[in-house]
Amino acid sequence: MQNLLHNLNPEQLAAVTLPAQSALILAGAGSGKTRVLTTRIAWLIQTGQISPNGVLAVTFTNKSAKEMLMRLSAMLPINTRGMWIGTFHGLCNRLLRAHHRDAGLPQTFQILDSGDQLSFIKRLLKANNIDDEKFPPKTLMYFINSAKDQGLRAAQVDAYDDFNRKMVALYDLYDLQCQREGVVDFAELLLRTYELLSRNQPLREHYQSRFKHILVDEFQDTNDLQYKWLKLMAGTQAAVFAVGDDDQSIYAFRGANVGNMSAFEKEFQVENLIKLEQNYRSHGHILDAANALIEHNSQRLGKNLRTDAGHGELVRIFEASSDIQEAQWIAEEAKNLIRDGYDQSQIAILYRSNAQSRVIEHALFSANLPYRVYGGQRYFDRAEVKHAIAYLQLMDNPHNDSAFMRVVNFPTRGIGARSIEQLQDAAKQYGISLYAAVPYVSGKAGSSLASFVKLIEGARFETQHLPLPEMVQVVLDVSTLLNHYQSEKEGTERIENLEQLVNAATLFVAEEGFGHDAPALHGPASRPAGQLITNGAAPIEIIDADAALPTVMSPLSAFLSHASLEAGDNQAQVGQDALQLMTVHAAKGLEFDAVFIGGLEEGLFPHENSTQEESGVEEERRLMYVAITRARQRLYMTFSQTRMLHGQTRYNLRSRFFDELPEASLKWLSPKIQTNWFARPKSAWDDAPELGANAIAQSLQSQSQSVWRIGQNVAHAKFGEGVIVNIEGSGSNARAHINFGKFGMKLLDLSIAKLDRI
DNA sequence: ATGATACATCTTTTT
DNA sequence: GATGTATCAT
Repeated sequence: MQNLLHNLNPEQLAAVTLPAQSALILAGAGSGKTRVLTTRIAWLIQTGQISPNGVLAVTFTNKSAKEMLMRLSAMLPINTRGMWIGTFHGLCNRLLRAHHRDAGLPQTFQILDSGDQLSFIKRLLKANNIDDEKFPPKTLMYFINSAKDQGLRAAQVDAYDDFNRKMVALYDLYDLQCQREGVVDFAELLLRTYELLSRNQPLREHYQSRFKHILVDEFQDTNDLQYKWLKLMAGTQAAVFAVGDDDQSIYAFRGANVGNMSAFEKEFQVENLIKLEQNYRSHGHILDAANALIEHNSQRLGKNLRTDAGHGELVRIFEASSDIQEAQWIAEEAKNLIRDGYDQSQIAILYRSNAQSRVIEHALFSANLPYRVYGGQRYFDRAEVKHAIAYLQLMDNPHNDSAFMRVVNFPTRGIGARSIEQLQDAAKQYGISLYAAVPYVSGKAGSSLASFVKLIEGARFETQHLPLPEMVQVVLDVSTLLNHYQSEKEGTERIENLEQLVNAATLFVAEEGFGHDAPALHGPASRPAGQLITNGAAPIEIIDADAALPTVMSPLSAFLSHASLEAGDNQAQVGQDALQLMTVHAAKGLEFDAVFIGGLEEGLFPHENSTQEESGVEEERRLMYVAITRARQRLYMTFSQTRMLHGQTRYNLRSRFFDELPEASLKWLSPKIQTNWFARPKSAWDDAPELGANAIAQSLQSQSQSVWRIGQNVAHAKFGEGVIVNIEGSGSNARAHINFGKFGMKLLDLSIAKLDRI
C-alpha cells in the first residue's frame, strides 16, 4: 500500500484515495493522468473496497485499455481478468454477444467498420433508386452516425424540411437493412446496448449492482450517447471516476461533447473536483506558451499548468519562404539536435493535416534521416485482408451483404454486374439477403451464383471442427485468394499479409482463448447457453456476460469482432530509432524531448474549414495546445510564406496563434516581419507586395487570364449548358459555381474543368 | 472483365 | 499533385 501511493503529489494522492463517490479529475497535459486512474483501481482493490469484478474501466482506444491493463498487472499481484477494462465499443460488443437475444440480434451479428458502412449505404441508395447526387452517401452516413451518437433512432429525429424528412426515412431504411443482414455499425453497438439496458430492468440492475466503480478515461471525448450510457450503467449506486481535460478536447468534429464535463459535475453531484495542474513533462517557457494560448478560449473549466522544471529554453520560431524550405530547415535542425545528443526517436515533427507529410518526408529522405510516419494503413484495412475476412464473415453470417458483395466475384468467377443486378432484384423483392436470394436467380447467372454459395457452404462444413488458425488457412486456399495473388506480379506482399492472418488467428487464440477484448474464459461454461432473461416472470436468473459468453460466441465470431474493433496497429513499424512524423491528433497522449510544429499558417492551422465559427477556432486552439504540450525540452514552430496545396501555390499568412503567445517565451529565428495583417483585407492579392516582385508578376498574370465572370454562359461535355453563378478564389485557384439546370449546381475548378464560352 | 480516361475531391480519426 | 471512383471503350 505504501508502495502503491508513494511518489504521488498531494493532488494525485487526493484523487486516488477519494471516497466512493463520483468525482471529476481535471488532469492537465503531462500531469500523470493514467497513473492516477490505474493507481485508483489498484488502491480500491488493495484496500478491499471492491473486488476485481466490480470494476468497470472505459477508454476510447484499445491502446489505452491495454496500457491500463499492463500497468495494473504490474501494480497488483492479482489476476486482472475479472475486471472489465476496455473501449466503449469493446465492452458493448461483449454485452451484446452475451445477451444477443434480448438485444434482438442474431448470435453471429457482425460489425461494420466505417468503410463497410459507407459501401453499405451506397448499396442501399442504389437498391432504392435514390439519386446519390441529391443524397450523397457520405452525408447520409454522417447524418445517421450523428443521430446515433446522440442516442436517437430515426423516429426520434426532428425533420423540419423535405430533405431532412428524406434523410430520416433513409436512416430508418438503413437500420432495417442492417437488421436484415445481421450487421451493426460502431455507433449501433453503443445505442443497442443502451436500449437493451434501458428496456430490460433485471439485466440493468444486475450490471448496476455488479459495477460499483466505473472509471472513465479521456472523459472530454465522450459523446452524448456515451454519456447517457454511463449514466445508465452507473444507476444510483456506482461511483463514477471521470478523468479528463477540457483543454484537450479535439474530437468535437466527431461528436465529442465537452459539455459532458460540466453536466457530469451537476448530474452526478460531484463534490470532489480535483485539478491536476502539476506538469511533469515540459519546461517553463513551453508551458507558459501553452497556458497563454489556451487563455484565449472562452469556454473553459479553468486550469493552469505549472512546473518545477525551470524555464528551460525559449520556444523557437522560424519563418520559411516555401514549404520546401520549411521542410529542409526542419531536417537540418533535426540533424543538429541529433548531433547535440538528442535521441532520434525523441524528436517529433507534427502537422495539422496528413498532406503536409510528403514534403517533410522528402526533405528527411534527402538529408538521409530515418523517419517513420504514424497513421498509415492498418493491417485489417488492407484490401487482401478484407477479402479474406469477408469469406470468414460469410461463413459465420451469410446474410452480411457487404461481405457477399466484396468477394462474390473476387477472385473473378464470371459473376458480373448483370448477374448481381438480377440477384439484387430478387433480394429486394423478397426482402432477404443476397445470399438467401441466390436460389431465386435462374439461368447461367443462377448457376454461377449457386456454385459460389456452395463454395462458402463447403468451406464452412470442412472447417467446422477445426481450430481457428487452420480454418483461416483453409479459407485462404478454398477461396483461391492465395492462388490469385500468386499469379499477380505485385502479389508477394499481399500473400505475406494473408499468411499473416493465420498468425493473427493463432495469436488471438493463444491470448486467453478469444483475445483480450473478450472476458475471462476459463474452461467450458458451467451453465447452458446464456438464454435467460424474460421480462415479466420472476424469479429471473441472470447469467452474467462472463458466464454466458463462452457458449454464445464462437472463436470465429470473436475473431471477426476483434478484426473490426481493433483494426490493428497503425503505429507503423515498432521500435525503430527514427524521427516521428504524425498529425497533431495522433500525437495526443505522447511526449517527446523535441517537437517541431510545422505549417502554422492561417487556413492550415487553424484550418480554414474551422474558422467560420468561434467554436471551430477554439477547437483548433486546443489542438495547438495539445501540440505545444507534447514537448519536454525544446519546441519549434514554423510557418511558410508559400505552400503547395491541392496542386496550387498558396500564399498564406502567419497563424493567428503566434499573436496569442507570450513574446517573452519566444525566440524568432528569422526576423519577425511587421505586417500588421489584421488591419489589411484578408485576400492573398493584397498581401502580394510582401511576397516580392515575382509573386506580383505571377498574380497579375493569372488575373489577366481569368476570362470567367459571373453570368457567363458555358458549355460542358457532360453537364451541357450552364451559367456561372458565383466564382470563389482567384487566379489559378478559382472555382465556379455553375448552374447546369437539370444536372444541378456544380462547383468546378476553372483551371481543370473543360468549359467553353457560349 | 479489364484498362483507360475523366473528373471530383482534398482536415483531423477511433471504434 | 495524388487519389479514388465512375464511366466508357475494348
